Amino acid sequence: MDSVLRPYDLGHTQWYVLQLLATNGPLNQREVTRLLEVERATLSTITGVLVRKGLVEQLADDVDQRQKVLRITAAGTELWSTIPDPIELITTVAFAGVDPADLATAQRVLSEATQRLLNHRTENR
Amino acid sequence: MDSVLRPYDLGHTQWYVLQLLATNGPLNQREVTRLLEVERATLSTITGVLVRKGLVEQLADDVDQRQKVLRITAAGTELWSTIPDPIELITTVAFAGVDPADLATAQRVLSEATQRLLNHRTENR
DNA sequence: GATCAATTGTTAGGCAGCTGACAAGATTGT
DNA sequence: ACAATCTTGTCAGCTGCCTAACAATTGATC
Repeated sequence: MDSVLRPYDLGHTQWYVLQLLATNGPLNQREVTRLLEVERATLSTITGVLVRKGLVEQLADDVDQRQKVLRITAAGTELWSTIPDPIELITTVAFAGVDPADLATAQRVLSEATQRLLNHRTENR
Repeated sequence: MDSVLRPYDLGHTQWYVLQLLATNGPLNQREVTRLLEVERATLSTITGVLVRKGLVEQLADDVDQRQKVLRITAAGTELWSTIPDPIELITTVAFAGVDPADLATAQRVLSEATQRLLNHRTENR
């Protein structure tokens, strides 16, 4: 994933943020942390990088002065349109020719496992 | 994984290094990078942390002066014996009650996928 | 034997993740 | 209305991962 994005000088999380903003319109950082399941502090630094690169704008929300709305810039959409989708690329390479039933089984096993781990974590606190 | 190890003030890679040294005896850093599939530079910093904590010793190899042999210290083995195995814990929680056949399918699908990705990566260079 | 190439480990610098502490703004309770 | 609390974003400091450049040592070649 990172190797696909390296030529564009983007980290994978930067890519996810761009994807969100390119497809879902402007969002405040709170929403983005929720959707990407990332800590506020982590997003803060990533946002800083994207703003510095001029790909994203950080605007004050006029309703809640604490919040900042992230919006992709013209340069950002320009760049976004030239980037190949790394997830698409990876999944096609990784799962080419796999029996669809087996793939479905694997997905079910894994999603159940993550669910069990999440439950276990929330129980222990 | 990290949350299990946090009380012991260990990162997960630090745990892997201790495991190697506790079970496979002294190894030089080159071997460890190969076994853990980690870069030389990464291991160098991790080794530094473990040495600073007094859990691991870094000895000069008397055959090849470039190499350094890592050996777990008494304090290291002491600590090692008190740490629960986080992988054991995670797998039992994650895969409790899963149909063994489904689990086997999932493992096969995933290992084939990683193999395909590795092949793809080596082809493109 | 001297030089050039390869190997080993370290350091510097960057990204991404976390926790913990903080300031500023919003909300709630009395 | 004002104080206490919650929320949002940032900063500092840590781990862990990477690449790139470097020094030291070994090995190979001539």
